[in-house]
Amino acid sequence: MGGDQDKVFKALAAPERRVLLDRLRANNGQTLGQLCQDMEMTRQAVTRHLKLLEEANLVATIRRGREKLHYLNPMPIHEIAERWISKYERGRLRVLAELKAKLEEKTDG
Amino acid sequence: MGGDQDKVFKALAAPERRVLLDRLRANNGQTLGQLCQDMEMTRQAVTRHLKLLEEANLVATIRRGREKLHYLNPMPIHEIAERWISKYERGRLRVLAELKAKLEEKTDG
DNA sequence: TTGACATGCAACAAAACTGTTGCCTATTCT
DNA sequence: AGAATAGGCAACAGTTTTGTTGCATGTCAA
Repeated sequence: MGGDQDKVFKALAAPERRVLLDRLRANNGQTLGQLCQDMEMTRQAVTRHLKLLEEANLVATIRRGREKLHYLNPMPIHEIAERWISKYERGRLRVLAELKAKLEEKTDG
Repeated sequence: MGGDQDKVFKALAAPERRVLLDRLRANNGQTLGQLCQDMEMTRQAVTRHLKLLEEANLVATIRRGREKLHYLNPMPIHEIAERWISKYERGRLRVLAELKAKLEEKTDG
C-alpha cells in the first residue's frame, strides 16, 4: 500500500476531477448521468475522469441495474494527509524560520 | 489567495517534483547543480520542474553570485491541508459509514 | 583577460492528457 | 418485442507536458 500514491496525486491534479469529488462529497452515490450534469464535456469524457478517480481508489462504484453508482472514498486523501502532508507540516515553522534566516544572512553579507 | 491552488496540485502531480521537494526538505537551500545530482534527466529539465514548483510558490529562490539557492516553502501544502484535505477528513468516517450502508442495502434488497 | 563553472533561454521531438465522435451492449418500460 | 435509457469501448485530433540539444549570459578564479 502507498505505491499508488502517485495515482492519487495525479488524479487530484485536474480541477474537473476535484469538482467531481466535491459533488460526490455533497451528494454521495450519484450515477454517471447525474455527474455529467453541468460538466461542460461529453459523458465519455466524464467517464474517463471517473475511471482515473476509480483507479486512484478515490471513487468506488456499484452497478445497479443499468446504472452505475459512484461513491467517494476519502481514504487515499486521508493517507496523503497522514503520510505526506504531515511530513511537511511538522517542519513547517522550522523551515520557514530557516528560510527567513537565510534571507537575512544574505542581506547582511 | 487560494486561486493558485490548482498550480499547487499540478506541481505535486509529478513524482520528480515531489522528490525535489523531499530533497529540499532534507537539505534546504540547495543550488540547481546540487538538485540535479541523481536526477536522471538533464539540468534543463530539472530547471523546468523547479520553475513549476516556484510558480506554485512551493519553492523560493535566491540568487547568490553565480548560483541559485532553492528553498522549500511548505505554506501552499499547509493551505491545501487546511482548506481542501480537512474538508474530506472531516466527513471521512461519515462517508465511509454511508458507503458501507449503501453496499449492505444493495445486498439486502 | 581567459578559462571554468553555474545557470538561462529557445527550438524541437516524444509522450501523456483530454475531449470528441461513432458505434455497441445491457437494462427498463410499455 | 420494440423503443428509450444508462452506460462501455475505441479510434482520432488537439493540447499540454516533458525532456533533449544547442547556444548565450553572467560570475569566479588565476
